[in-house]
Amino acid sequence: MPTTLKDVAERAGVSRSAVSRTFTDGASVSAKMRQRVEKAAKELGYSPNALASSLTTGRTRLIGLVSNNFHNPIFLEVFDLFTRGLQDKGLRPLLVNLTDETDPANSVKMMRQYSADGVIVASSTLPAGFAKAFRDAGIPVVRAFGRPTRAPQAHVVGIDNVEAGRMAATTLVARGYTRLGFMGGPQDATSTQDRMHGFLDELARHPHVTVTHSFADAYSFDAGRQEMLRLLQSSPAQAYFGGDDVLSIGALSAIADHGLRVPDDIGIIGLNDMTMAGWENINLTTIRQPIQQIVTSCIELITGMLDDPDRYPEHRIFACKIIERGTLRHEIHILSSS
Amino acid sequence: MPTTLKDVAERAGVSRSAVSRTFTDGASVSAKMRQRVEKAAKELGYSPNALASSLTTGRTRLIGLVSNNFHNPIFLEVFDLFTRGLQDKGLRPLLVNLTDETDPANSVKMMRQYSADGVIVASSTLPAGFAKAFRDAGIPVVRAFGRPTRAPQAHVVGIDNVEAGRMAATTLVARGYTRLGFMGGPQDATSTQDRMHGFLDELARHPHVTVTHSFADAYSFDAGRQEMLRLLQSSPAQAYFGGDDVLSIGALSAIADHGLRVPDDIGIIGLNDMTMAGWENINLTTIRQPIQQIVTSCIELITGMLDDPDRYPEHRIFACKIIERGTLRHEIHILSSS
DNA sequence: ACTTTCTTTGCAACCGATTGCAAAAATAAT
DNA sequence: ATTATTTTTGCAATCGGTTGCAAAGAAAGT
Repeated sequence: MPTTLKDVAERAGVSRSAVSRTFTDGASVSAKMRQRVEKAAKELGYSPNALASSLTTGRTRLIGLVSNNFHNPIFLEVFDLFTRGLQDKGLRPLLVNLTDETDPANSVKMMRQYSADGVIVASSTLPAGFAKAFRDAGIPVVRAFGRPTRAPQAHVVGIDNVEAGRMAATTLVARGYTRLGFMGGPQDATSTQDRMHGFLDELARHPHVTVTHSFADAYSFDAGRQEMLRLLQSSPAQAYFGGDDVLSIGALSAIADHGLRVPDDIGIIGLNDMTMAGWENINLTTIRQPIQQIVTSCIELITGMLDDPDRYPEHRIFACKIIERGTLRHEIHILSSS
Repeated sequence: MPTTLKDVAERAGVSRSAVSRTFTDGASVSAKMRQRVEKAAKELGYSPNALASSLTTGRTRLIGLVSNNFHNPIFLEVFDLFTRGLQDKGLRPLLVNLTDETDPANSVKMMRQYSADGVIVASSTLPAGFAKAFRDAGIPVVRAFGRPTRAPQAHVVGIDNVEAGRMAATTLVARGYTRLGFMGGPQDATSTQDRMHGFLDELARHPHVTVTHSFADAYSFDAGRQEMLRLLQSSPAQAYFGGDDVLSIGALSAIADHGLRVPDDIGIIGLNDMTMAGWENINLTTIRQPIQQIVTSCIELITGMLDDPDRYPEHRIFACKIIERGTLRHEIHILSSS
């Protein structure tokens, strides 16, 4: 059983308050007092019980990190950055796996039980209702990788997926492709909807370009592979914008199996720039989300809310960047129509 | 501010103990009492503060999940399984990223501060000192993916890496390869040491087989790729046992770049069977660790320790299995020496 | 109906800390 | 040296619960 405040107080021959004060900065303690206490504390190997103190201070320094994306490799990176970032600020991530959870109420209850100071909802597929539920429960929340709502109800950090779709479109057009395809993730994922919207919208400005679209069942290798195999049955497009990297890599494998060459026969551009996209035997041209900045922003916002819970909700949207690799041709074809 | 026990007690017109009792199972409460309390609780949206109760019960249901493997994709799977498994038992994982941490004392202090009921050290590269530090601090601990110590000091769950090395050896020998290589991970990782040991030891029983070995700098794609590029400079072996999958996939890319074909020109077998190994455009033959069983066992052991902290430390070692894919030839060559 | 036994309930102390307040000690001002 | 001011310290209440104990109530036994 660990040593408590009282033990230290007794050994140092001082009051319990004195001990408490030496361990809370900004409190009034004389130099000698501090010395005595610190000596006793060291001898006993004392370190204050954060949970007990949370009772009176109302702060646990616990942050719920909730996600349902435990299969997309990009999220390992996300978790890495979040845990490090939070730790650096003296916060502890309480990891919550929402894979089989549909009711926000349960999560709220859980966060309440553990009096989490705040919650970070890191998911591109969870409905906005989750973040909202936390907010309504009075728990500071920031949503990472989500779609901004029209009237900001909670902090949202991420990229503009519509813009990313546009970016994919202009990139493909600039490479001279004229028959394009959008191969999305699940049709009900807002990320897929937005990316498609931006993609199609931009292409509408290029009348000489034709475009088709379809959806894979999930953001997964297999789904991407299946969908691409299907597409390859009948005349496929010259190039595809894949819903995300893992999907695109699945598509790549389908293309290879079909005996076609990338980028000569067919081009593909993904989104995320997850580690594997950079592997030389994958070498996927893709659109990079600035994960590090997104995570940093989230942490900034959540700590901001700890200080001022009534802070106005904010959207922080970052630009993406094309990562040039080997799945898109470089040459610019001269178009007959221009 | 959330409603408390007292609020409920007042609204129900009963004592605080009564409320407490209706929410602790095994406590003596009459049916009508329970009803009244539950009604009031529902009306107020009350749920007990787990942290406050931990003060008296000495149980937080918080489990430290500490790891430093935030770059090996297999660990996303590991985190997924751990979080789900723990949640199912009503435990909450407190994720600790030890990437930049070298001193176990800090982690121990942290776990103490949050009074974690137990700790799971999930890492193949962290020194045994970490687990030991927790144990010495009186915190129940189980080590996943670690090397068993001679006298069990703490629960260890994982595979027998020596045996896995043997398995790789016998597999390669059975395929008729006679010039083999071991391409390990970091030389100081116990997993690499053990795998090599088993591999070489087994091969010693096959005098017609020659073997070389070398090490990559890390369990990473790039390290594997670099090392294989180096090996390809001078006469490479016919087949390699790669330190793990990610390393092996890096090696695969080097081999492809070098214009050699797998498995015709060179064979490779990995270890882990991470998701990407099964991707059709990777298709790595590998040795599978039963991750699910390992995780389940860890959780079983840690919950066991919660009930009986003095339970004898135990090693649970699981067998591995060859996952046949496309990076090893199938034909059995007739050996000149037999 | 009365005692005995068992179950329910409330009181009050406690878990490990923090903090407002007032007394005590140290410093500064006169 | 005395008083006024500031700083340091301890007391005691509190945070949101749990739990041993004894009193009250219900059920069972005779």
